[in-house]
Amino acid sequence: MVSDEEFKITDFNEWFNDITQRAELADLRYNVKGIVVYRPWSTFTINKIFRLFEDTFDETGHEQVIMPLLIPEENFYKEAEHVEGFSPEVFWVTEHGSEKLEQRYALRPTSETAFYYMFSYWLESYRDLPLKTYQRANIFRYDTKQTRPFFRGREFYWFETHNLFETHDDSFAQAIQDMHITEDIVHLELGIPFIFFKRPEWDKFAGAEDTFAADTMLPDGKACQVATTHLLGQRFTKAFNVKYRDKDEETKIPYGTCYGPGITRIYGVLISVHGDNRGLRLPFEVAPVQIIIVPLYFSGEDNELLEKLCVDFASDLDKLGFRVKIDDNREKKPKERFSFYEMKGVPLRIEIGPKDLETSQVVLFRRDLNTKKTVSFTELFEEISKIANEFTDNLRSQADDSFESRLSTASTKEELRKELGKGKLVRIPFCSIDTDGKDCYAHLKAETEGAEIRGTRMDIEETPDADELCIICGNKAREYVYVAKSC
RNA sequence: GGGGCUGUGGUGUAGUUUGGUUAUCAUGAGAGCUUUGGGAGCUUUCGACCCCCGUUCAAAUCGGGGCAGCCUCACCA
Repeated sequence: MVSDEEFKITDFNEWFNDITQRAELADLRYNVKGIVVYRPWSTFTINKIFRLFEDTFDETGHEQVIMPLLIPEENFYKEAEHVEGFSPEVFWVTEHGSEKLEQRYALRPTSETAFYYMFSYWLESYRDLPLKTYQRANIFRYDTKQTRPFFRGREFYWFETHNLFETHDDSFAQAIQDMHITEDIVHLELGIPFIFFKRPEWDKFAGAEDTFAADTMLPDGKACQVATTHLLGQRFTKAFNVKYRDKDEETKIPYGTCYGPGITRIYGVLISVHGDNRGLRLPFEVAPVQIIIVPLYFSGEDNELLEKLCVDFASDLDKLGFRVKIDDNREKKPKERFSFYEMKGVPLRIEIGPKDLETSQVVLFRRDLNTKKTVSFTELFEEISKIANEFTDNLRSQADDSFESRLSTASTKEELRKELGKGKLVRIPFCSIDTDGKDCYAHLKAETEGAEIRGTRMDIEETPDADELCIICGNKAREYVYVAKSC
């Protein structure tokens, strides 16, 4: 039998499609292409992720708002690059009843054109700055034929923050804060490793001056973008006539940023990065059920005592703040119940049978290490608290190791192709991520079966030596860029 | 947007080539009994040919169109 890691590399698609159905995460039977129903097991965790972001945004001084889903056509057309970038994938509302609307409405593919329209009313004085807002939203994009639950839907969920600042430097500081927010939640809380890249000129958000994006690696060796933060400069503020009176009584135009962590996609990455051959492994804090108690019945034994013990344990654990459930289904053999909760990603399992009553102990199974341990009644809660504390750390460090092992370097095209073939995120010396590097990018893409230049690292400074050359054109390499296929 | 494959109970499937009886098997769900330390057994009940149009005495089966899923190329913050 192949190892878990091998299984997911060779058959990641199959693994993902299968777990989506078996664990009842998303229901694909809804009859609109690219749009799925999120079932309770995934919805619970997705909501937890929503709350992690909401709590953090509240701490960082963002105010939550709820913007309309519909965006009038005239708003949408105000920023030229934005229109060009998004037009092909916009859903339009064109009718009411059997009548045609006088003006079409877009189902938001992103909400700059809703926020900035309102910002022009809301912003009056320098005293209003910085203006930091966010919303939790569903987004509609008719962007591809190849849809996939969680990763690429025609409707998906995200947060978008929209912020205004007096200076460009202030706006850049916000982008840096966005990167820290991403680190705190996506990496530390959810155990998903990533690198923030500055995207090349040709791969920026439509309407942005700079785009910084967090990429993680999926088990099949594809890079997957989980969050982006953009410097919008004054493009949208100018297009929407957003201005304020400064201290010096001059009318000035603020600088905008926006940040968009894709929540449904983060969930997809979460299950993909941590999952193994048995199924899901969910971080302790976001698991719908954290502890499952499985009583093992015996005929002729005193099952009443056993049941009472399970209920007592559950009640005590509940008081300690754990999400705990008892599976007292007598129709199912233990093996079936065990593997079911392992497949669902429940972090901890307590097995109690008649023998344990005599010895005052239980068997405790932990999903981060897939190991069992016998624990006495008296030490049980202490042991559970200990595992609860280190559970997500273990998932994270396993994911970090896997991510590290995917980083690679290449100094020739041949090496690059070889490393990409192994599913790596490959660093190469490259001439430029400005417009003048675009031809090299086109060549690189053509010669690597569609690999993408993800950009230059934001987390560390790294510059090629003076004599290093772009592996495509042979001119001086000004940057180290990272290359991978895209999910 | 292009190419390929597919669509049968809730799920997975047989049957489709060569049109013809009451549509196969497993799983699931409901009722009952027995079981339970890593995917139990028996009895019984429920439940399906993706949609529309066409060909035909007759369509799950053949033809056209639509919708949906999977794979792939292109596109894509």
